[in-house]
Amino acid sequence: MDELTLPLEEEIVDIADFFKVFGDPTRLKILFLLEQGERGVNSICEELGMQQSTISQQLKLLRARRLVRFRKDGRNVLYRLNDEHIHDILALGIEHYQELQ
Amino acid sequence: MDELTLPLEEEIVDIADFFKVFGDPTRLKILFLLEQGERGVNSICEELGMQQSTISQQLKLLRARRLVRFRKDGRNVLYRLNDEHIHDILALGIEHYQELQ
DNA sequence: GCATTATCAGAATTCCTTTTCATTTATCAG
DNA sequence: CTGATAAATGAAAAGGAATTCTGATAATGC
Repeated sequence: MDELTLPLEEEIVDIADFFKVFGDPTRLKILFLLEQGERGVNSICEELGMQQSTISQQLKLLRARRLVRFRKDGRNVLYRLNDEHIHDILALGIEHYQELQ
Repeated sequence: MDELTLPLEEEIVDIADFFKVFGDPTRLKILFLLEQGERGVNSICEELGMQQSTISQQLKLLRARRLVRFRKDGRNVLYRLNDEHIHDILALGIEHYQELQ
């Protein structure tokens, strides 16, 4: 095992991009909302009091990074967390926050 | 248990700030370097080919968020990861990266 | 036709990173 | 004590990137 080799520059950038997704309050709010269960876009906008265009943009990013999945229900598009993996990371964040209090 | 309540605005911002630390390539490189063991500031600068002022600034941030610890050895200041917790998060990042390949 | 969502463009704002330069402190060697 | 090295810190500047909003358009389903 060669755990002593550093990740490559390209890998580093990708991993940084992954963590960056969790580094924005709006996206975190969406993720925490989705931890409660499936939600439509409209519902998210209302809950957070933000523009539909803004939320859709962030959802696109969350989709691209595979943090959320969606399914269509008539005119609505329902989003949810992609897997338990995402839940784990959010839990680590909360855990760290509580340790520092 | 009321897992259904969202974290407060202030908590959200703090948690986002925590993840944001991992969202920068330079800081990630430093953290991966320190996973290999203790390192002095000079050694980090040389390995990454960056200014001492730049590295010190990022180390200050990493210290403030409790991601690293340091001890003095003569004229040198040796840094290392704060705890296994940090290692776990880095591992999750790598894991997620590999899943997407 | 109406509602929902995605997307795009432009603009404003804000934030971040890095560099340079300078200063300060601490430590070591002689 | 003096000179040299290591590191922290601060200010200022440049450049880039990210977020949000507004407004417009497109696609789809009812």
